[in-house]
Amino acid sequence: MQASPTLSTSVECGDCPIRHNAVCARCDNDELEALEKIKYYRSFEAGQTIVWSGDEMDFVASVVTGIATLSQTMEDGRTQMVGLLLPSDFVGRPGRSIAPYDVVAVSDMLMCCFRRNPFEQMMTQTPHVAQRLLEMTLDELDAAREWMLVLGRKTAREKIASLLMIIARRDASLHLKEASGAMVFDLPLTREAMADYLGLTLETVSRQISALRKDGVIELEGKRHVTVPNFGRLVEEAGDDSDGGVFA
Amino acid sequence: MQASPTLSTSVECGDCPIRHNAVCARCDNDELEALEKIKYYRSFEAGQTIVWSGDEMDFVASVVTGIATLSQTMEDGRTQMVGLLLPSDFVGRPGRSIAPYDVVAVSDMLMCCFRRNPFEQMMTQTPHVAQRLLEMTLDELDAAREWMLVLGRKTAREKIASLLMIIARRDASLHLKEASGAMVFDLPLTREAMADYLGLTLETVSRQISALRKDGVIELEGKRHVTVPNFGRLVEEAGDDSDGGVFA
DNA sequence: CGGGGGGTTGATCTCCTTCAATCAACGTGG
DNA sequence: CCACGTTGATTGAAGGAGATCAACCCCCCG
Repeated sequence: MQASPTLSTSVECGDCPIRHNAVCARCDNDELEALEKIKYYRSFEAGQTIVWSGDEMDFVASVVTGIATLSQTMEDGRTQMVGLLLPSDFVGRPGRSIAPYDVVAVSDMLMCCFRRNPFEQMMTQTPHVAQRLLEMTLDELDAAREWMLVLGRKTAREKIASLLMIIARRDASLHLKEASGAMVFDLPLTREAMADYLGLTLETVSRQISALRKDGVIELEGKRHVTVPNFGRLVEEAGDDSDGGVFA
Repeated sequence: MQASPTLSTSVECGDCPIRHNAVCARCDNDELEALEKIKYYRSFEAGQTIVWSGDEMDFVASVVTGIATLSQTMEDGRTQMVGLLLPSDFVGRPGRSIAPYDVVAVSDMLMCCFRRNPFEQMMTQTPHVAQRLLEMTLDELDAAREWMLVLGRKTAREKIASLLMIIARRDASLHLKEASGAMVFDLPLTREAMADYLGLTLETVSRQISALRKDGVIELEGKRHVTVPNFGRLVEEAGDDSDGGVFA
């Protein structure tokens, strides 16, 4: 039961959908050829755990298609999501083989993997890989710090609005649209996953989504399909009106 | 009124207290010489804001001595600290000149600064700087994600214990001692700064510290001097007993 | 002596959690 | 094809952890 029949092991890097965003984005043709030699594809089904926290991880990888979550769990079961992995995002850390987080596939996924040793050698030899990885890591750090404000200081309603905002922005950039005016997208996460991301209970998530709907900030079709009639309004609700929503 | 009379502008990198931990840690002598040429020192007084969020920042820097905080503030005044800068930590991001956070000196500080352009050139030429920066950034990312669990899922009491644990560990490693058994250290932060770090109010911080004292988890001498009679107990209180505190 | 910054403690309130019932959609096997 | 279990979601009622508002203390410094 394969998650994806497109798993064919011989995708050309040149045709890769994440060619210009992933860790290989800056590579020239020679470097790409070297990467071609050590890469291999793996697919995962929705719901499958890709890596368990504490496990040995003998590869690093880029997300080609699909979505995964990065999360930490305490002994008593409390869970906090610490990252959302989307196409082009990188998994694993050069120089460390023990995974610090659980990585779980939210949807069916295709990943472009590199065995640890060859990849670490490439890191020292081809500066473009290391440069791009630094850039991506700095972006991740900014995102994590942004999220610390959400977790530490925002109300439940603001948290939900913040999450919707991020998903909407991300979806817009994926479809090369502007993040403003009216927007439509699907929620990739269950209420429980949202709760784990936001540091809330799933009941509170459900209640606040209902409240935002009643207040006309969003419209729902089914449980997952969201319409935001006025993106500026959503930004205000998130407490992020530093830009005043001028262009929204 | 200088914060530090040791501001003398001609400290040799070879004698620098952070020589083997900062962004220059991996540099060989030639590289160090190049850095010597573009570095300059600046000192800041306790309480002074080093950089305002949104401001142009024409330099990057390493903390040589002292402590600073990295924080975000919402329009209504809610503040979340997103990082604590200790000696050897790096400030600023290559490739971005607008500061995303406020940087505030908690104690008197000495910083080793590099103008943006020369430093960015070095980054492309000397792989050891870029390599070390990647390593440090990955560590920061781990710390930020660790903190997301604290902010999102821990109780006030666990949050305080987590903070004390981190400060104790950090102090131990600074004095090359083991983080176990009985430990003594000073709190570098006010109750308010702790609250901003933990996503709490200063009143809750005060109450929980009192509670931990009453329960014998910590002892206080004055407001800032802390004794932890049993580090393992503190780790349990933080909810982090994954290691069971075996050696504590 | 007055004042202010940092800290503690008390009383009250409120937002979110907890526990629980209910529902819709879906698949599965008799 | 319908009864049944399951999974994800919504909603209600009750309780509690932490916020808010406020008084007061300690200590240093001008």
